[in-house]
Amino acid sequence: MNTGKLKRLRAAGWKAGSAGEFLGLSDQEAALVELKLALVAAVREVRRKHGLSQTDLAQRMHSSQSRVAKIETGDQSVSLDLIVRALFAAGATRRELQRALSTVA
Amino acid sequence: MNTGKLKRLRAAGWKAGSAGEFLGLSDQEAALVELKLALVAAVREVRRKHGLSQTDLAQRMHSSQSRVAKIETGDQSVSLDLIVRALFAAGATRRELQRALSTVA
DNA sequence: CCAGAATATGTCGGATATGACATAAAATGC
DNA sequence: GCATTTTATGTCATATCCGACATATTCTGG
Repeated sequence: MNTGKLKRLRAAGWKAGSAGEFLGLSDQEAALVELKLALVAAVREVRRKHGLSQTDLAQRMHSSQSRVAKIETGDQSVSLDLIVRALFAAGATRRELQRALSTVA
Repeated sequence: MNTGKLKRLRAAGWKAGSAGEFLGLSDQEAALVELKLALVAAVREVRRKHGLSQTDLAQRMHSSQSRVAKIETGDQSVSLDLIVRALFAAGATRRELQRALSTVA
């Protein structure tokens, strides 16, 4: 995912307007990162909306609580595939998916 | 991606109405597969619209022609991340991404 | 037809993502 | 305040994905 840099800067107190403002991220890479961040936020929203804990969601997607935590914190080791699977497993409707994407796409 | 089954059946002459009609694919898995198929189709469309060969696109995304071919043929070894990267590299606009998704989402 | 371009398929070693576990840190509510 | 639940972080062996290469197949114009 290569959000490592972004995450570190966030942790250091930066507030990024858009994820692509940092050196070393091409437009394409930046677009992908922003897409992921938007979906990651949606995962947490949808999960909570359905009253699920991370452990609950983990079971639904045959994964583990720690991985769900990594998904939601934007860990660099998390793929777009996994994010989308989490979204579906959390019970996101197609409309919710579209809505999440509309913030970035 | 686990489209292997789907692909084999397609090759064998089956015409799937929706990708999830096959046994062994949960709703969640089916949704992901359909999402990927929609985006994969968009990659080819956008690439051709911009007059790019697979080799051209491969260069743009620092990949190889064979991998682009695998993307567009829905090879099971291709991640959603790679599909989206291909889409951006092919020059897809955000609107085109949304449009591609609207067929499934 | 055929030559050249484009696309597809098979394979492989190295790179990255994964679930799982342990454990720490925060949040919750009583 | 404390016990319990929830969430975060670090690590690891394994699974999966990756670019690259070789080669086959299909497409296109002459």
